[in-house]
Amino acid sequence: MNLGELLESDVVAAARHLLGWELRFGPLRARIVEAEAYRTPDDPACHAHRGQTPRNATMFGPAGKAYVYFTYGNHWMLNVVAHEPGNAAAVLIRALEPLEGLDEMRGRRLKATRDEDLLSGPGKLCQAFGITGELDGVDLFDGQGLHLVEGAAVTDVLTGSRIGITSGKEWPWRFVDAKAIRWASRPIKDLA
DNA sequence: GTCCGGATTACCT
DNA sequence: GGTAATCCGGACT
Repeated sequence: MNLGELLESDVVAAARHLLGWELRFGPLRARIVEAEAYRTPDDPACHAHRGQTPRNATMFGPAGKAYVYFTYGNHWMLNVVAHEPGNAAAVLIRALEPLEGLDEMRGRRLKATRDEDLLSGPGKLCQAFGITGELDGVDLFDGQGLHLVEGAAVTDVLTGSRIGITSGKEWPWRFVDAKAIRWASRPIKDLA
């Protein structure tokens, strides 16, 4: 099954297979090294668990769109919408390996002292790419603007519990490229 | 209208 | 490893 089919049917498998894909935005290019799955109706950590609101409406739409939201008063987060319209689910992009456009990323991430600090977190990568709520709902597979391009498949994947949530920790829906842990957002102590 | 908490980050020890 | 910062969305009175 290709990624498009996985996105429509199985957000957990889709999160796993999104590793290795490239995120592009103008001159910026970076490789997905960490992602997490969220879904309804059985996942209490999913924003859409308590139903549709204006904020999470994009997650209830068709797969393949960007769901971008604001949290903690400072940070934007980028997700890839999954499952069929009405069944809310999404893959949170948590970390990227920078490939091109490093200078532009550094220009937006003035607090980053090392290249490992550029994209190693969901809020950081949105800041480095200049992703804000204006991009909520854009098509990530149309080859223009902010979009995804298939890269070399990742074969060595670490799995663990999701970060920063209070319920739903028992599901190992966090995925990290084992050969790129240098770029991941957190240590991998519970990953196997 | 008010209150609480958050899919985080940055900075300090 | 711990915690302050920061402010919007959602739930509730």
